[in-house]
Amino acid sequence: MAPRGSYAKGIAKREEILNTALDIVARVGYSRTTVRELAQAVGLSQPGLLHYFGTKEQLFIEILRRRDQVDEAEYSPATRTADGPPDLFGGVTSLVDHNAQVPGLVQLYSRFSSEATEESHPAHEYFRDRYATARAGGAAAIREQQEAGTLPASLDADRLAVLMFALIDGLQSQWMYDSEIDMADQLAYFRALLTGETTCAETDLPSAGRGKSSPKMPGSGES
Amino acid sequence: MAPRGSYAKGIAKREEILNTALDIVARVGYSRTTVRELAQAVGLSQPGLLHYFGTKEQLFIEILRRRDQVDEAEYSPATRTADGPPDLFGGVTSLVDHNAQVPGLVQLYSRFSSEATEESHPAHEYFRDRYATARAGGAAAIREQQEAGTLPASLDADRLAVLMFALIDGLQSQWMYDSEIDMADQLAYFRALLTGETTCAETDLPSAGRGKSSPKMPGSGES
DNA sequence: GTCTATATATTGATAGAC
DNA sequence: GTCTATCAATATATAGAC
Repeated sequence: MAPRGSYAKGIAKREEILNTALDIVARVGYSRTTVRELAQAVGLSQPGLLHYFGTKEQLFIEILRRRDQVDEAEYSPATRTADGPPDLFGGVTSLVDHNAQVPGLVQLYSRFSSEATEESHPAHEYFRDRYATARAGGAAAIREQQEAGTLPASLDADRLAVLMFALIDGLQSQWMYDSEIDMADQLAYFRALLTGETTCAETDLPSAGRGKSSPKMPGSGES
Repeated sequence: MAPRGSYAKGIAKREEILNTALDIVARVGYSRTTVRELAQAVGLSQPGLLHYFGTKEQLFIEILRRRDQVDEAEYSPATRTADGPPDLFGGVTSLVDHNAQVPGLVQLYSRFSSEATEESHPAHEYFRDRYATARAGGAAAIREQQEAGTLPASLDADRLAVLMFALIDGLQSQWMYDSEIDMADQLAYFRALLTGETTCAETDLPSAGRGKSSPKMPGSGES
């Protein structure tokens, strides 16, 4: 169990590499992050680094896994040490707020996931599983909240989980092209829709209370 | 106005190239589509094709523009020749149904848009504008529907437009990893949430009517 | 485990003839 | 407008020494 000698050193070096890589990618993004650069940052040659991960793709999969690990500990309501019901929207909102601080990681995720779309891509399975796990965890959290009464029982947990993660991905895409997009605000609005805060009992009142333009909604003035 | 001689031929060739490219990409996706391949498909050499577009990026921007053009004519409720109010959800639903038939184009869009995230990328502006235009058009359609009474007046058109297009992008991401994801079904559910079909007046009924698992929701059985 | 050096492979871009 | 031929620019992957 307690790794000894050079084995422990290898583990430690791996850790160092992943942590450093996370920092670098968060800043400079995926496009400009080459294996060579990451190697340099931890005092290794390019083949020296690849020694630990085999290929570039494996390296980046590990970087993403590490990120998941860190984020999950911080933001996943579904996994936290249970005392009350989870808070899916709270967790997701802190997550997107955090992500807005690490644009490079958002880009890495976006680029890598779109590349790994191809079934032959080494990271394909990683993303497939990640989505499935996220949906399952999200749906479970929703059900718990429904039982606890913090979300309407009428909601379809499975469908809502799909919508939820679709929304996160999609908001990030728009945000990358326009940082004025307020992801947390949008999620809050989505949440409000779910709990029927403004929807009920006015379904066909034509044009009442219009002209209230929402804050932080850019890009409405184009052709 | 009426182009004559070799100029007309050039235009025609461009058309042919774009149409053929659309077909090919729809089938094989972006990753495996090289300029050389597209050239071959229209009986040109690689430099011969690039003669029309300059660079690979410009070529793909044009391919996407052409796609937009075709899709807009077919599916955009905001642009159709007005007789009644638009039907945003209807249009968007037919669009995602159509997209499910052309996986390669969905992949092209996804990959290219994640690459063009970088501000220096030649396609950056294209995507930025596209998002902005889509949001503006979506919001306008929503307002029209609100005035016509086909959507609740209480909805925030600007925010809803952001959510709408985020949802489309995000659903496609998930769909690319799991074709069991039913994008149209998810959109229908989202729409139902908006009109308060199942939400109102039961916000804190704890665990009533559970266990109704939704159809076509894969990936709920994982760790 | 780590390095140096090099192979390899794409594939987009360019020069210049026809 | 279109071709042939060639260049060039990356980076990743690998061989083999230490």
